[in-house]
Amino acid sequence: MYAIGFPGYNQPMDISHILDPLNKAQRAAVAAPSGPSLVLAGAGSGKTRVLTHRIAYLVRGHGISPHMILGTTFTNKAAREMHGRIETLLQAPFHGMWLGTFHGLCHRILRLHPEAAGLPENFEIVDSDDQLRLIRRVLKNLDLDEKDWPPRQMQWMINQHKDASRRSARLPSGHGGIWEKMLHRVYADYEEVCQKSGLVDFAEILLRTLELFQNNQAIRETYQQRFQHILVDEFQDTNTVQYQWLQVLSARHRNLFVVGDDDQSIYGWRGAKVENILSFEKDFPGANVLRLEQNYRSTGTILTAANAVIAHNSGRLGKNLWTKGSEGSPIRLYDAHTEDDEARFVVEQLRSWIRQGHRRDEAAVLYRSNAQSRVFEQELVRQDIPYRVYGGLRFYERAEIKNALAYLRLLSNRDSNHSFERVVNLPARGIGDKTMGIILEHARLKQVSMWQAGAELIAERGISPRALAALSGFQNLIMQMAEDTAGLGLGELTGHVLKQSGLFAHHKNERGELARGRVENLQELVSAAENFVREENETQDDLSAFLDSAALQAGEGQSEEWEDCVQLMSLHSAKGLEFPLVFICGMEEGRFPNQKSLEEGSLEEERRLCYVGMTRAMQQLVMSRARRRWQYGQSHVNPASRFLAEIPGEYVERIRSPGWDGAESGEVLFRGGTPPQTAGFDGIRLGHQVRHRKFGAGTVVGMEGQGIHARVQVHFADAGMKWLICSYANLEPI
DNA sequence: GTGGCCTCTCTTTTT
DNA sequence: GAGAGGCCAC
Repeated sequence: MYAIGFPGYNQPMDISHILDPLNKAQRAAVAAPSGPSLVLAGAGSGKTRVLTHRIAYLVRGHGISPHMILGTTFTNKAAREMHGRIETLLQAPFHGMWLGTFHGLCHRILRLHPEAAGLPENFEIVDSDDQLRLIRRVLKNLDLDEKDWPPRQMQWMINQHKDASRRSARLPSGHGGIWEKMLHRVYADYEEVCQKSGLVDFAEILLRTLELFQNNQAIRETYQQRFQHILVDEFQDTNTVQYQWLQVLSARHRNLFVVGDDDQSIYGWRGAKVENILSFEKDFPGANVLRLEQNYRSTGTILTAANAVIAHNSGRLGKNLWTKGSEGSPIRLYDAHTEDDEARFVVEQLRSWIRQGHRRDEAAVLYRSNAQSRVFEQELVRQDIPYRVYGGLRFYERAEIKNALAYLRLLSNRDSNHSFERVVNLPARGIGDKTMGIILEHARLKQVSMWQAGAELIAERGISPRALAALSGFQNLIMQMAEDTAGLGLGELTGHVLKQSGLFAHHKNERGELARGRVENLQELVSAAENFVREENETQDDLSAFLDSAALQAGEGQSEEWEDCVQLMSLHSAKGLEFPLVFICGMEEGRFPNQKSLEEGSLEEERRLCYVGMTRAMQQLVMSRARRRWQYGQSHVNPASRFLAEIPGEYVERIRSPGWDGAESGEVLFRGGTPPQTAGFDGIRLGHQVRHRKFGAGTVVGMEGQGIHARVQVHFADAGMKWLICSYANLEPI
């Protein structure tokens, strides 16, 4: 039994249930003395466990008030889970600790001190979609062609600067060509637009808070004083601003406890710096450095294979994961012809796994890019196996949801220009580019919001009668809505706004499969509003709090309850999760490692991603590659991923696909616009003369397969011998 | 002002 | 192949 005496009013408490279940290394971390600590925690070594137990230990063992603890996690979901685990451990409700994402916590601080941070009280969070829109506007105002100045690159550039805490005003000027000068101009103009309209993007939330701390001694000291203990999860994925923020915040008590794994750093492309781990010891001299190397998740085989792959990276801090567990079965490697073949194999394996009595949600299919989910979905539907796809279109990023939120935002803040722009003509009410141009110009000249500009234009009859009627109709609608919904609860309010705005009717009248989903999403938004629970100590009204929360958790928001489904997700989203059975698909050069990553020199990050994927598996790991795969409407033949070759052969059981493979490396097959039908195949016989859009006339000399994958071999007079997907769009009998 | 066609692009993703 | 944005005709 461990009992710790400490000064003060609290009684020493029995904390054996907090320390006893831990191994030696974990216990050393949890009970680490005060001061800076760096815990290097390998995959499956009980990282989250250490964090939750450390918090419980501080509270129970040292009588630290939860109010004095701050913890950061990578996602909102992780924060919720951690909170739940702490409550279980303490066997009591747990309140007062600041636990959330960097963005969530910084946002909270900005809401408490908007003025000191140089923001209007009703500042608004813009997501990356809105940010892109704003950048487009800036480019247009600067008369820059989007072809020469791709908005996405501009966005990337701006966020890159902000993540590294570089303001446009502080960028080095002088040297650098016209291109660089213009980049700085775009950044500066963008900053100005945001500042003027009270808009704050994600990177800004962090940078603003850091600057608030740097520039305001009183506020800085309040928080430095308050947070006696700061704990950080996924430290390898913090960016420069986040690390600086942590350094400032922990300066007084120096109790910064960070947990991370340099081998699992997979967010370098969005500003994360693994180097933060390396510099921790330098920045915090005398830091307590601990290693967790015992893995409790995977079989010996999986672990050895993953270790072998990651060993190909240089510049690691180095650690060696080991397990007391069994060797387990070898890693299965399937060599598929095509992505359909790959999907069939995976789903077949899933079926037999389920037949053995396993739960479906114990299995996950992982891939490098979300687009790859399609084939698996098709096959799962065909075989009638329930599944769930993570990622892709996020709930709060869907257009219909953002439209609804824009109406809600206008109720709470008429002067929200970007909400005004978004829905002033949705559903269509006759306010087009022309009228919008007049409103924008008026707003610019008079330095007022677009709503205000509209009102003034109506009053002075500054627009055509038709536009005037439409615009005042819109303004009356919003004011009427505000009146009708006064005093209603969030859920009712949302439902009312959806009806009265005409959004419900608008989407109901749309035809097609997609439209039905939109109506469902809107209904889901109503229930999300109904179930919305605000955080403690919020200063805002319900509606504003709801809108902020929507912006800050674009990811989830949909009902969490999914019964027993096979899990499909990207390798990135799999971080932090574990499954008894894991498939990693699309193990091909160009796909994984991804071509763009290779060009950008981030092969090592791809390898870490592979390591993350492999270490998700507890009992069985299956990897697959397809020799031929459709990419952007063309069929490509790709060599196997180099990562497969990095796994020692003795841990691998190769499974070869039966059947035909006529492709040669590098060969490209063309397919036309319409999906190929058997009809096209039926129409063509051996010896037929055919014409191809690109290759001209030729003779059919071979045939293979049927249905979608029917192929013919054609000898073209000009282009020589080709294997082609048989589609009448490309290939016609002559 | 609206709707339909054409062209272009196409990682990863949470906030 | 698929979606998004731009351009042009009603």
